[in-house]
Amino acid sequence: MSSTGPKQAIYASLAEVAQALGHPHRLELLEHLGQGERSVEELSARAKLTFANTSRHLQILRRACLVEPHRRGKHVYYHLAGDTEVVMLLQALGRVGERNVAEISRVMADYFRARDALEPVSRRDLLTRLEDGLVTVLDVRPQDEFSLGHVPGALNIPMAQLEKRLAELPIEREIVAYCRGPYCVLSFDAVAALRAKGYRIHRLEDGYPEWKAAGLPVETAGQ
Amino acid sequence: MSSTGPKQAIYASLAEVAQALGHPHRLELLEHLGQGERSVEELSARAKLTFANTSRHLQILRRACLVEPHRRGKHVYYHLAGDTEVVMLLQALGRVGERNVAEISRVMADYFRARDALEPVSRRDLLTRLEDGLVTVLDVRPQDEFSLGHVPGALNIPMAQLEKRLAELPIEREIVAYCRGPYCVLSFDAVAALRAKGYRIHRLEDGYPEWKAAGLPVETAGQ
DNA sequence: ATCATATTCTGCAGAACAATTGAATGAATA
DNA sequence: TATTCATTCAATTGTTCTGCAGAATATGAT
Repeated sequence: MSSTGPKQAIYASLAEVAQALGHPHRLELLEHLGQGERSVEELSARAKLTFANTSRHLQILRRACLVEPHRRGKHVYYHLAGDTEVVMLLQALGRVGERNVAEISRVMADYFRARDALEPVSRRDLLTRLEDGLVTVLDVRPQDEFSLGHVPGALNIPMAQLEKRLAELPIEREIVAYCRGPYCVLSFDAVAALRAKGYRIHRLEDGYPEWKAAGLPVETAGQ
Repeated sequence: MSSTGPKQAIYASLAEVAQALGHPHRLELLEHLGQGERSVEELSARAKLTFANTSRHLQILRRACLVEPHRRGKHVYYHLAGDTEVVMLLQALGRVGERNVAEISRVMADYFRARDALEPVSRRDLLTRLEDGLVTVLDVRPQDEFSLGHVPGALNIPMAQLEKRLAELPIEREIVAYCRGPYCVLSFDAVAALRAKGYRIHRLEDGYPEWKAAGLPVETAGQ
């Protein structure tokens, strides 16, 4: 009654992958891993989970072949297994959610749309405007995430320092801000804060992982 | 500790959607629903599940906003909620699985590749070859699924009748066969059977739902 | 309106599985 | 060896799957 054919075997495996996505904590872990590799310690701090629990969730993601560990020094670093496909899977999940789940549209409207009334800038748009040098790209993620990879030429001002470092942002140029992904609040908050100060600023659709997964050029500064 | 912000609320909802995908039976139900709407009765017969169990699983899919019911006559028909996005989500899931999960590659190699050594024909390829009239398209799904929608101009010979109806297939023309999707065995078996008889036949990548989700033209014959 | 019928949904119960934490164990370095 | 980081274990609690039986709902005929 179980394996009537190859289809059942494949669906059993795919179900395991899907089930690994089926927990909010794991989705958040994947969001963080989308920025680049992270140790268990770093992940547990960022996701505000206990150490043991983080490890357990990572095991589940690992068994589902969504992430892979590799040891370096004392730490075990995890990264997305084939990040393009995984990021695209998460994007597809988000699209279904945004289209079908009323709760999600509601939250998006309540929280996000209030801070950025206008449509986000598409990746394609940003790319052409970048080539023409007409726009300042602002990366509001923490500096360590920035250094793991970012949009070429982007200026990194972590959200926490934004108020103090306004001088670095030319008010006469248009700004496009981005952060971790479609559900990360950083770039929404940046747009709200800078709009209030008179900047012409828009949000990039999604975030850095999706930019990279789309095959667009990235830059790695840190090391 | 739960809703520290809008992100948590969204990930909670998305996790519910993902979890609904996290069971082999539900993936199979979605495969069938990808062909078009079906009643609970039809679905339970096709998926070989008990009635009650099918109903249960459909509830879960419904709560996750992946399917929607509507009543017509005595039956409750279910269909994919926004079929394009859902089919694309399943495609993305499949891509991750095929790339990352060894078990899936193994089954694909063992069972599927053995029956169709060559690469499948891409949708784009088939579309141009269709326009030039250079190819016969063969739909090997059951007739009722065919009548719910199919590739324009396709010839429907259900797998069960293939041996008897060989006369309808011109041996001198190239044939492209398709069925329900990437994990449906029908078109693989058709390729194996017809290759053995000297036909030049290839498989279309994926199946009908993916063709439709790609925005390509479809035809509805039945009624 | 009411009844009989066909179809679908829900409650129950048992088994199996998943999430969480703290404690114990393992692995790698200094 | 001691230290640091990660995994696994033990135990608790909660959730999911499944079949069965019975309840709910809609239809169509009376």
